[in-house]
Amino acid sequence: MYVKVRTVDGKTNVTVTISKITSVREFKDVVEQKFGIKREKQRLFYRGKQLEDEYKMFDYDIKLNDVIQVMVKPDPETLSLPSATTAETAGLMTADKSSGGGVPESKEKLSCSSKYYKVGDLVDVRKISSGAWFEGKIVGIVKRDECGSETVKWPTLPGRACSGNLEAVNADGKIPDSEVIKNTDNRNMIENTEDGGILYQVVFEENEGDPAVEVNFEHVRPRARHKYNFCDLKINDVVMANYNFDNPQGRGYWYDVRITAINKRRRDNEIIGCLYAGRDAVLLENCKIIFCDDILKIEKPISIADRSSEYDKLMQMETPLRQIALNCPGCHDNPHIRCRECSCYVCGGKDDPALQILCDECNTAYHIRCLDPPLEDIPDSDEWYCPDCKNDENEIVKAGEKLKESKKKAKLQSKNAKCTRDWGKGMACVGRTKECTLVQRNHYGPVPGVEVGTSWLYRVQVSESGVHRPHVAGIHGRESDGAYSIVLSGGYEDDVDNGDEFLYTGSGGRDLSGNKRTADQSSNQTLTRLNKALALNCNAKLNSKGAKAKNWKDGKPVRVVRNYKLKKYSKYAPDVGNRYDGIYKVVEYYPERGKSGFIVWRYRLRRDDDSPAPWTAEGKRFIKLHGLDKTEVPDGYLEAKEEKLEPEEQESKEQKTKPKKRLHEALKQPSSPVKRPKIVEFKLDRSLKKLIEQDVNTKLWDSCSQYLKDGKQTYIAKVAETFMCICCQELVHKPVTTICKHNFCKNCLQRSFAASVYTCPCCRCDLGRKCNMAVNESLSAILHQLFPGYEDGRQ
DNA sequence: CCATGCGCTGAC
DNA sequence: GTCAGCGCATGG
Repeated sequence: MYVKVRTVDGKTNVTVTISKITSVREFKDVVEQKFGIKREKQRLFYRGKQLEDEYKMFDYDIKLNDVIQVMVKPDPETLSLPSATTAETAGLMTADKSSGGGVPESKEKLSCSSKYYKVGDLVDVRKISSGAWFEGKIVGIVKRDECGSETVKWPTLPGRACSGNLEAVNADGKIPDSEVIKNTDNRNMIENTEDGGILYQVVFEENEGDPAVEVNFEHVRPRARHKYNFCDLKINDVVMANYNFDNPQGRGYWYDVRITAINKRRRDNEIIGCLYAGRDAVLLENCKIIFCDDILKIEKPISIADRSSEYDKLMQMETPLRQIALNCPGCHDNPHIRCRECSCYVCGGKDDPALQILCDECNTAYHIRCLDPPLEDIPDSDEWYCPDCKNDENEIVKAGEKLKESKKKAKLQSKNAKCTRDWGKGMACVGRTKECTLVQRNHYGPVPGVEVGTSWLYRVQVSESGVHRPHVAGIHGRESDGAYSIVLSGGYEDDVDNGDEFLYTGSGGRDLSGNKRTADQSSNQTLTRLNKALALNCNAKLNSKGAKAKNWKDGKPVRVVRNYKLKKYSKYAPDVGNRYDGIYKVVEYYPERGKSGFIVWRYRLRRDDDSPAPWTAEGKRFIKLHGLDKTEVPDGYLEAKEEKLEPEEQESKEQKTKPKKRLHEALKQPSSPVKRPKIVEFKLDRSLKKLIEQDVNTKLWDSCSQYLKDGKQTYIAKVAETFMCICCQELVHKPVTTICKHNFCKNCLQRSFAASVYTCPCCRCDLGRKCNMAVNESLSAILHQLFPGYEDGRQ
């Protein structure tokens, strides 16, 4: 097993190979070796828990590719030395607690007073790392050390800056219009030197518990408290606005912006401006500010001598934290995308933030209404744990407490001291790291976006892709329903593979005692469980003696995966890993005496897929064209291999594990330098194009069509996301498009209408008692074409 | 909860 | 090369 180890600042990120039964103590040695951080100075964290020496990785439920954070304990010796220069300190403000950037409990630094600020003043503070302003509070004012007196200069934007001060504010909290224009002092007019010998110790409100940082006068100013009306803004004004240069469509941080253009529109006003951003204060021009209702006035400090008592009060009056980028990797903070990572974990909805509750353990958000059972109100108590964290009260580790044993983990064999083998190491026993949610577990037909010919190194990845979910079993199905997928991997001697048609053997009839997964046939197979499931796919009435399909193509579709181990018996098997070969159908099934002498159930499956079979010339072209010729490996797998092969080991390994080495090489070669699958623009066929043009969801389709150029897989994923019913989280089934242009499953929408309230579950707009519940047939038809197997198995 | 299972790999 | 035997996902 391998995991990622990351410093708290995110700058260093290393993959290391360990075992689930590696102890934290041992792990610290690895960290010491890789990061050069002495073990005594390490603090390791996983999901908010501090890792304690005497426990093992699995005690904390650390899984493949999980991230462990390393924090460096501040060095008691360096603390008493003169502190870092302001430049360094300011630069480290981002969250890098690792370098002891905090303010020491200084005995040597002299407290002093400032001409402009008092302890307790609420201010905005500029982080040099980003150039953006964050809410802070002054907790101390000290004299700068003689030696470390280098300060960080930040360029000033020309223009009408700092257009007023707090005293110019009327009783209603607004600033008189005339003041805005007249008061055009530039910040530069305040002599920085006046407070030049002083450092302000500030704490950031967003992470209150963190140690204070020291900044100089230039990077502090009174807290912004006033919003501009859009109509009052003028070109050349310097204001505070929210911008995200990584993702200009999303929310970002608060910068000083000089307005260079104002575009008034009926809706979606827009401001164009320039700003300095990033550690090196790069001038960014033509920045489109989209949050135009959220433009704040820059406040100018006024000297304490000139402060009124009201001003004093105002300076210490709390303000709600300004909205900033959350930098959610899931949705990139796009407010229109439902996201279970940064929003409600159940429905992904971003609505009603006030009714979302955060788990004190894992920090995941939940709508109180989405909980099972739902909560009426946000609970009064300080602590609340989500269902995942609450599961086992014993596992909640309070401050100062140690990890407790859980029943499940005590049962593990690896826990057993007598256990001679380390099961936590390789890929034999790893769990899934992701789950396919695009389709349900009982989905028939292809998984949208997974092309025929796609291959994966390990079965666990096939499971993650949704193509074949069981880890080990060859048949995935339900006794009462049918089989969804099968894997051919030469595990049963009676299989006969002819490519387009093959004979598959049912499961069972084996003695698996001794915790085995496979064994020789030792009894007759029965038409139960998975064998019954696969029989149900055949277009014929279930018959305990076997049956032939009336129209074999009308049987339920089975996804077929071939494994490299089949190579022993079949020329249609892939060279490595597991390959998805498309849809097959059950032509007939019957019991027969197998090679072992015991009765086995045999199933004849025949290919029924439009994509060319991977072993044909056309199929090979198809695979190349779609960039499927590279076997997918688990996330972080190659990095882990790379990391594992230490230079001196490499040589000896080369001879010892030749086949593996070759496999590793084979997998790596095409990827260096990073070879991405070729992306082929996805072309909609004419009829589909026409249907889409006719559909009322014009805007939604427009937003999807931008992804056509990124290939079929991306486009399909975008469509799936766009037309997901927010109620059931699946592709809309019998879609109804509301007047507000939201789409729901007809059933879900019906169900959402509670007690004569007919509102859109998405935007809450009134749909009226006579809401048109007609199924949007064109949308339904499009989805049928785009998603083969769409609605199969749904009533 | 329990039973099942066409994987995987270190130890021999 | 062979093989014992693990955790995990799934369904019942």
